[in-house]
Amino acid sequence: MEIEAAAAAQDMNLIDILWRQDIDLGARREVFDSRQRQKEYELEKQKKLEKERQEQLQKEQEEALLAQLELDEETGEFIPVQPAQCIQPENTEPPIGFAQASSAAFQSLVPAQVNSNPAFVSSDQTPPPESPDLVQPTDAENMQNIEQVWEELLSLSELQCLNIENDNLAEVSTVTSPETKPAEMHNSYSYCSSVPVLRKDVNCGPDFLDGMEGPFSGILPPEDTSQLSVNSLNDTSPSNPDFCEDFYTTFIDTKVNGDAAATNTISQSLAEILSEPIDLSDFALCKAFNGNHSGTRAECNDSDSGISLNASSSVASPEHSVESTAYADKTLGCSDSEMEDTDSASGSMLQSSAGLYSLHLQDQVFSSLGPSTQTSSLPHTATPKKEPPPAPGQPRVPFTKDKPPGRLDAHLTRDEQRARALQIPFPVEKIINLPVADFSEMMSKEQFSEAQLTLIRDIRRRGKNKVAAQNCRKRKLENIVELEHDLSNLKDEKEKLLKEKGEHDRSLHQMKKQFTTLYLEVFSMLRDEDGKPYSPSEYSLQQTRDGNVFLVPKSRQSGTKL
DNA sequence: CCTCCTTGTCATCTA
DNA sequence: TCTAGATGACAAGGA
Repeated sequence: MEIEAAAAAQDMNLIDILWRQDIDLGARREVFDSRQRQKEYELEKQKKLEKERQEQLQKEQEEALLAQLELDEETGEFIPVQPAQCIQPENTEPPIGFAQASSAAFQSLVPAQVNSNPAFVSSDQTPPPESPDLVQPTDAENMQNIEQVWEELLSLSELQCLNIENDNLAEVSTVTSPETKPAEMHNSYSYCSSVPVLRKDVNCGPDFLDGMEGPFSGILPPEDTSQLSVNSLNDTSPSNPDFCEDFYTTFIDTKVNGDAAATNTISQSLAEILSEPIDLSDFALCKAFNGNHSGTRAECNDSDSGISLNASSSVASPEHSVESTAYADKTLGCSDSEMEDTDSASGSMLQSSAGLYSLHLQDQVFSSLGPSTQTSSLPHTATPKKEPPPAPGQPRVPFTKDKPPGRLDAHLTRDEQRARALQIPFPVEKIINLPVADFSEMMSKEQFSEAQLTLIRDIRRRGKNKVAAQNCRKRKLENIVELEHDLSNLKDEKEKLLKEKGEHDRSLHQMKKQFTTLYLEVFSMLRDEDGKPYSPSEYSLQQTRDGNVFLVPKSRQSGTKL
């Protein structure tokens, strides 16, 4: 069993590595996972069962959530009636909800069943190879079943989003105090969607729980969590029945977009959690702590590049998932060029040991803690760790890497999101449209970090260039239209002239005809001394410039002056 | 899946 | 030398 587990772990590592190498190309994980391929057949058989299960789950979710939600008339979103409750919008899609439920439920169940670290939870990974001591001995057969179910879940195409959504889950799981504003839950609502259902104290189908608990207990070995050193969670969870609520509320309302309020809530929650013994290196793995963005140029929250950047987790899958989330979200705080830096950084991270990686993340954690714990005033200066502006010779990474704005801040442009992320106190519109003098005056009123200055300059440059490009294109189109109009006019004129020429030609032909007739008529009336008519072959009539007409012999015609 | 169009962005040149 | 504008080129996303 141990050997099997070790081999499986090695396989999983190789799979992870291969998969991450090609994830940019759109390759799915199962492409590299022979185990999953081998079980396709079994998964097919279980799909039906699983779909039914999902439907049931969704129904339960909706019932439970609708009971706990109230519609915010202002935002049109559902917010929890109580801070501790999770929210779910009506439009939550069942597969995603289920997928997220997997994580959330897993975490929620952890306190009740096993000691486990939520930070390491991820459903986008196949369960880590369990060592015998990690698996409950009596459930060996059940575990196999569970694993099948788990892999089936992962194989479902709709659940592929788990890779991302759970990253977001980890991101959203940023610790947040319950009293944070409930309206801003754009990112987090879906993750909490299924939580109430999955909680044991809520009306949750035992069938579903049976199906879910197993995988989780399998993924999160009950005895193993003591090594995970998130003591605060472990200590709190079993003894405190409200832990789940508190924990889930942390999912709510966490905007990791550099929003000041979010930062504050994060810091508050951090303070709460940090009040207990905790290993930050473990916490750092949680996406919640990629708050280094707050100090750096935060803007790439809409980037999709992070997904593929994720360092190859040489470790267990859940950890990897958290790492992935951390780096997927790392883009939040960096500019485009910094995204590239992030790419390279993560690339180097691939080669770094886990310890170094952990340290690095710790740095991120502390840098993220800095602004929120030290000062909450706006605009806060960037942390010293902020990345320098891109080198002049270094080609800038086009912003086209960015995804369109997500649900959150969907109405904001990318630059607006970046400005918000870096807490630029001026509206983007002003930054762009203000005259130079006013702009300089405005800038002189505030103290900006290098990153903020760079961002503001970029925003102004991009904004102006955007307008210039629009004008340029407009002019180009107008020129084209004008040229086409000119072309049309010229064609018309040409047609008119050709018509005129034809008329003139016809007129000329007519005149020639008349002239010939007249000539012959005059010539035939001429008589010589003998009264005989002149031969047209020997004589011709010629007219001089003064109008006089002479009869000229053709032999002398060449010398005659007309 | 491919093509076309629109738009944002960057690099570069010019005034 | 710096800045703003103009424009070609490229890429992403949508129809």
